[in-house]
Amino acid sequence: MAAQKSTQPAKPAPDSTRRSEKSRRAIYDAALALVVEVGYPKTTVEGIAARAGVGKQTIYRWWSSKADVLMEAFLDLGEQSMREAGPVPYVFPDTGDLAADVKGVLRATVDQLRDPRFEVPSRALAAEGVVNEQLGRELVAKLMQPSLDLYIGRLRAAQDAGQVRPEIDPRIALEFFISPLAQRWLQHTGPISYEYTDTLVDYALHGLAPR
Amino acid sequence: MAAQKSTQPAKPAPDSTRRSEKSRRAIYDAALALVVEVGYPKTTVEGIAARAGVGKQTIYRWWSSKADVLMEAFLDLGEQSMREAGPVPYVFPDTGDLAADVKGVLRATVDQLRDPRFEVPSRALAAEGVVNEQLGRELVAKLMQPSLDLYIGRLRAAQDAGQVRPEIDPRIALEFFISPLAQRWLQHTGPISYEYTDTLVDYALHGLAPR
Amino acid sequence: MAAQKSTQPAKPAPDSTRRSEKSRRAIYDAALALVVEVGYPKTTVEGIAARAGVGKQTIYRWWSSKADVLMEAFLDLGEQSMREAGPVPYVFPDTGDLAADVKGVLRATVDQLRDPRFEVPSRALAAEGVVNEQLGRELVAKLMQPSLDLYIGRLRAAQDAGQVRPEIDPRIALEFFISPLAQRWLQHTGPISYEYTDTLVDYALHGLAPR
Amino acid sequence: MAAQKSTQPAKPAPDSTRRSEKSRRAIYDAALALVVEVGYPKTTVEGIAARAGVGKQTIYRWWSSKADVLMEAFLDLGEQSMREAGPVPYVFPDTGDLAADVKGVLRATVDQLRDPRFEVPSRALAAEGVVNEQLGRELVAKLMQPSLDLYIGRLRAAQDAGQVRPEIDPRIALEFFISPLAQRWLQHTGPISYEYTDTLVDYALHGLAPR
DNA sequence: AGTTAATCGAGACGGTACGTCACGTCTTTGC
DNA sequence: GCAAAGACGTGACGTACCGTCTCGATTAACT
Repeated sequence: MAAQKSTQPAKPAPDSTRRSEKSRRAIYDAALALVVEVGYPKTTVEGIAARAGVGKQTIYRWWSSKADVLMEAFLDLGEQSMREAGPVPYVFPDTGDLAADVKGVLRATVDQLRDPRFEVPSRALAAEGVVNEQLGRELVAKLMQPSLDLYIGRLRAAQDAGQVRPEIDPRIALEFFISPLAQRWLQHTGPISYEYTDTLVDYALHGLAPR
Repeated sequence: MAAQKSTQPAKPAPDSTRRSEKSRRAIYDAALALVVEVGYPKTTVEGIAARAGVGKQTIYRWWSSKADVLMEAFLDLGEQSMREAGPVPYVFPDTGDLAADVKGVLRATVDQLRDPRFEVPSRALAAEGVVNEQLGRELVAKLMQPSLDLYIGRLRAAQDAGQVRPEIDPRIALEFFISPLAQRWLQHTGPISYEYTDTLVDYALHGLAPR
Repeated sequence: MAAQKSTQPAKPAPDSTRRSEKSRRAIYDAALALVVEVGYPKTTVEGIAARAGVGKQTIYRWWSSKADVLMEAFLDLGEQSMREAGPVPYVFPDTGDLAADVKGVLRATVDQLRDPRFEVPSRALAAEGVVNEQLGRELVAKLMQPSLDLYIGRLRAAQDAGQVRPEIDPRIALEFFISPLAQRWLQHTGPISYEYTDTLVDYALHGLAPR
Repeated sequence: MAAQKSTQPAKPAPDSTRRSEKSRRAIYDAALALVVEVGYPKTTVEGIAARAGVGKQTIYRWWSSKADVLMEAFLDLGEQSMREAGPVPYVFPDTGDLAADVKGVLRATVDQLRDPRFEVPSRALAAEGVVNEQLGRELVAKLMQPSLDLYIGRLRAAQDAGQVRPEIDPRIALEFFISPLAQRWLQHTGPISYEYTDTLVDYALHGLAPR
């Protein structure tokens, strides 16, 4: 086999086994708190470091930018609340009634979009992702894709049950539920309510159902 | 009615009649060019001023922020290209075939989303609008609403022609065409193509049409 | 006449006519005070800026380093105290008695070397000059040379009066008065006192006088 | 009297019997090399450790500062070259001709002051000693005093031989030879040459000799 | 020879200061 | 009399070293 000499002679790459778990936690907490309190643009690396009681270099050693820190912090927050939520958290309900199931999930999403603990950081990350494609793709892959896959699974089940036309591509169909809500939220193009998401589901399923 | 002198004792309020048209143009051009060339975050007020051959104060006198400058510049760009486009710019095609009409408009939108002259500044503004609600609302009102109204008009006409169920709310229905595309573009959640927008229209209209 | 286009395309070179005199004074004062209070190594550009109520950039705009600031500050201090001292401050006494004249001047020098207002900054500058040849030469030229010239003048007068052998080079002879004192002071090689400098003069003049 | 174990409860005081000789050598070499290559201010403890292939703590365990390391390294360099020089290193020539003897020694000093292997580190140490009195005194005691004592010895011999007036204090007289040269070198106040030191000796001895 | 304890290379850590960049305000100068 | 030019106080950037603090892995002295 060929030699596997390292390929980046520039920076020595820190030794992650020696990493301070305490500092990481403190940095996550500080970053999330600051974003919520003062907003993303006024959140600075210096501020995070100071609040976390940590040297700036400790941040730059492990992350490349403010956005990077915040993304990991947010991901960690998600994992944390999931761990708290119990052992079988993430499945899409399947009662047989597609409309009701989707409406339920969307209502939960609406709740989350309104919780400032989630709203402010997600908004900040989403904004960053709009402009920074690499970070945007990471966000999608790590934060959104898991949920989207659940939608796809549920829609496939509905197709098997004959409730959705078989020629429909579930990866596109799910956008009818998610994208309008996402856009209203992201761009403030309209109010967000249970009534609205329910309507969305009704209109959309009408088009997906067999005639 | 009497004169309506505004009453701001704080700042002398610049006299807009004396404003230099040449400077304004130069600032617009510089702002757009810089955003396209180096990206929004690296575009600075100082850079715009230098490139426009203008004092910084001349920018701060008339605009409140980098985002503000860029928004006006972008609006101006829109008006300009519309003026160039000739005397009949702002109507939604109505050939009687709703699907074809919408597909055509969406294909034009796809083209625009891919033109870097438009893409980079719009992305920058959209990102800013995600985080800055006030600017976001302004963006929607000034840049998006006119187009949305055209969709609404066309959908109403389709309802009158019996091609769309009368109980459908056109302001929600239009989101089935626009939001999935918008989200794919904004969040890089998927590829954008004529085929994609065509499929969107087909799926959506299936749900809107009377049974 | 030939064109006189600027030759440094790199940095725009600040406009010294717009320079803030108040800031300069504040910076000089802060630099000298800090050096005396906390010593040269613990004096930082940041500290000077903070104490002077000035932005760091204002320092870096006009000086290239901490040592540079301190040198100008010290020079300014010298000019200032000279201006205060009256209109004809800087002449070497010439009573006809060379030994007495030189002893008097050296005693004044001893006094100055012990005044902390002068001692700490001069020591710092001297140290810097030992290692940084360019700054060292500047120091010698601006701070020491004027005094040395006065010695040379007095020695020449003594030669004319037949008190010093004519073949003696005054530029070397003066080092017998100055260098031992300088070295004792700089390198802490011995105590400094009037008695010491008097002895120096006696020994040295013995060698300079005609037989 | 009883044992005189020092009482420092704070630090366990490293056990010098276990000290790694190899590391010490490597640190000396690295320190001297770096000072010559990049100059004293750009020489860092981190750099010395890296170049010596040694942990930073190994430096801080045995030395208190960069200057401290450099001083020991330089002292060691001196001892080393003396050991190489053979068994009769440390005597002042005494041919009976005081002028010739002193001129010879000063010429050797001039040579040394120009050898970069010595010049750069000595300059750095001298500069440090100017500002840091404690280190300055150490330097004088360890590096200069031995040589000075030799001068004193030679001058005493000259007094015994009637070549120097008996009331002259040799500790002051020697400064006429050494200080002017030292100052020229330290402060770049003038060129250094054999001719110069020869002149110095001539002028000075003229003053020291009996009439 | 095996045990034990200190030193060793390594480098992450909380900090401080660096020198640079851009901010938004304020002042001077020239057209 | 406005606007270009740009100096100013401010504050964050990302980097370099500081001196301290763990980590195994030697390594040398003492059972």
